[in-house]
Amino acid sequence: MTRKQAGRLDAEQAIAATDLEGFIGYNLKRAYVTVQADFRATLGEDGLGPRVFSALSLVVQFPQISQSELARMLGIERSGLVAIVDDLEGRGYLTRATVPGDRRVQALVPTPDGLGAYQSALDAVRQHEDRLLSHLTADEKQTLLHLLQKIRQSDREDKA
Amino acid sequence: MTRKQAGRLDAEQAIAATDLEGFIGYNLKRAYVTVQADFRATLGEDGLGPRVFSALSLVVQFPQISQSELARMLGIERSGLVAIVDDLEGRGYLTRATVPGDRRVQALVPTPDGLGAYQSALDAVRQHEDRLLSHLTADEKQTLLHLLQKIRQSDREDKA
DNA sequence: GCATATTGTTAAGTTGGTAAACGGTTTTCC
DNA sequence: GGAAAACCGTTTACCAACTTAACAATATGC
Repeated sequence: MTRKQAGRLDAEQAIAATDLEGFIGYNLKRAYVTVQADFRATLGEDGLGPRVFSALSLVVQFPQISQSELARMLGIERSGLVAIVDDLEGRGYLTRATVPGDRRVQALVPTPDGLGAYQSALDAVRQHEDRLLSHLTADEKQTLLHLLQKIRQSDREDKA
Repeated sequence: MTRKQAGRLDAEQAIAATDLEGFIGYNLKRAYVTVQADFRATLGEDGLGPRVFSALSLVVQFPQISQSELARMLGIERSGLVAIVDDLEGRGYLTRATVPGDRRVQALVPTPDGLGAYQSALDAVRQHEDRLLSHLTADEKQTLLHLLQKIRQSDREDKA
């Protein structure tokens, strides 16, 4: 075991000198996997998953939002959003309400339960990030946020 | 169209003030989606995908690495690596070589073709990141890399 | 030598999506 | 006013990228 573990540690240290470690993309993915796993662990088995939480967040902050609009904000297809909204509706956190002027759209309206669940989840998610990222200073977190948003901007320019 | 687009832009700007935008996790995911899409677009239809590229990178830099070791370095399960190695073997970029001392392991050895393909892919990936991230200064990229690696560290500590 | 661990692999399931098509509805544009 | 186009939510079929559990073959610890 000692011999094997020595080899293991050598390899892990060598990672630092690897081509791979120099790429933003690779590090983004690895970091995301780490954060996502901790998110799920913190919110628990039956808690909201990251995408459902994100959707609920936007529904709470933009009540009466349409599904198309929500999908666009989340950067996914309309068809992909259906299951997410079904989930939230199934939990009783929102309703699909008909809109007076336009019978195509269904406005997503958070229920009182949904509002309460969102506040709890919001607290839990903040706690998860605070704990997981306790190694980073407030400045570092702010910088990271800013840089990540800058990357997303590259995307919007391409599409424009 | 103008009215609709005005609504669209309002909503997009409003995102900046959203709970969601304050979370590292959400921004990590969105940024990763952006980068990954550009990676694939740059390397083309039949080019290497990000995970296959990553695997090849480690095989080139650690020739004779075992599949278990490679899986551990990539942070995935052994079973999940099989398809990736199959892909690389199918392209003729590596061979599964038997190892003298231990008949369980199969050392992954890059072929000359694999070495060449890796160098080309490496150039392409560098070009992709340089182009996509041209808004970021060298300093910003370095900072981002450092912060992302710091997040991955949180993970290793948990497991230790 | 026997129990235990490890390696690569398969099989089946899960997650988180996309693309294409649909019926129902609205808007556009002449 | 009416046809063509666009838009909304949805279903269906698909895909990628995993995971878990089991397996046979092999190696190791005591």
